[in-house]
Amino acid sequence: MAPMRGERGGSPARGVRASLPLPRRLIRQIARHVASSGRSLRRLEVSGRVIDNFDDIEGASDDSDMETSQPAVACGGNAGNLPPADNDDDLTSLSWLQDKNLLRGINLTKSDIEDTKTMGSQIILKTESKTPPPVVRPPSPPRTPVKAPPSPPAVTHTKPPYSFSCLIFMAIEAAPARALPVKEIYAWIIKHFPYFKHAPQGWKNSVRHNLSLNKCFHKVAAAPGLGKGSLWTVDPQHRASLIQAFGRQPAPTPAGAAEPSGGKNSPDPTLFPYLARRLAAEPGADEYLAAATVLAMKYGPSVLEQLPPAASLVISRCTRDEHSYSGGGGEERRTAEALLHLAGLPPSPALAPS
DNA sequence: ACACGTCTAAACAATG
DNA sequence: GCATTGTTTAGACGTG
Repeated sequence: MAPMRGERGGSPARGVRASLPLPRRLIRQIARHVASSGRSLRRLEVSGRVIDNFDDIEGASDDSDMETSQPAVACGGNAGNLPPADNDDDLTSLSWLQDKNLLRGINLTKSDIEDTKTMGSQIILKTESKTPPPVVRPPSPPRTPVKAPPSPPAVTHTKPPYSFSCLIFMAIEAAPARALPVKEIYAWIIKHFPYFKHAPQGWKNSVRHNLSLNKCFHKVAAAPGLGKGSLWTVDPQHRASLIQAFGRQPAPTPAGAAEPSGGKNSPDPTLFPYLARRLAAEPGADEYLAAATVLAMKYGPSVLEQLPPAASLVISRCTRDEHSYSGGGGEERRTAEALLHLAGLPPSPALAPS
């Protein structure tokens, strides 16, 4: 993974008190959308960073905005003093979101990353509406001030509250081919849960133990050139149980909705949008669904109840075009839509694909 | 108390 | 021979 961009080499936008982990153009899109809904956006928080002066942002020039290949805004605060983020050491769920293209274009500073490790990623829109939109927040930790120092490593490398079978499941499901060799499963887990980078070696044994013992996972013929070992996949017939394990609650199965007569195990898309969409192979929703999964992982599955039903989501429907990372505006639109959804706001017609 | 799921550790065989 | 992968067994722990 390329080093995080945005740590150096720019100047903060005038009047913006906090560093901007978001492209200003995106912020303006959100602000305009909120305004169009009769509210006024006064405060935006991403991972604890507060952006509260939208008048200045509104007055900024579009041309100075972030291009997909360049950081739009140099991050201020303590970010400028931080060394460049290295590779896997700094990967967190937010990094994954960037990988998944949801937050692509959003510059995360190292302190952003650190914040997410301790308090979870927060994407919060505050408006002046008397009935503020639902806010996705981690359950307990106190707000981190903008200039909060990096979190202590002891907190950043806590063991994730997910069983190995869940971790393996997510790793495999995250793979394009839904199949991974053991080594790649290790890598995925380490990448997204840095705790395991320095965890005692036994966890790999546990992973293999799980793969072998758990009937949910099946070995398939090794790909040519793979070397030693096989590819591991999730048994479709056991997905439901894995989903239940993931959610720590039984997947609701409305009458006639879910069951295998049609050969499809369809988890409730409201509770498990990522898995639901993945299983349904619906194109184009990976970005939001990845975000939803991350939210569920960070805050627990109950957070998904705060999100709109997956069926109502309008993220992207055109896979090829929208997965082009260099495409003009598609990323930001997706990001904007996803953020709006995460903030409980309806999708903006202005953001809809033309 | 019991069953169950999970985690951890260990031993061992097979393989590259 | 070594490291990795895969299998199996055993014990401990937490939960319902």
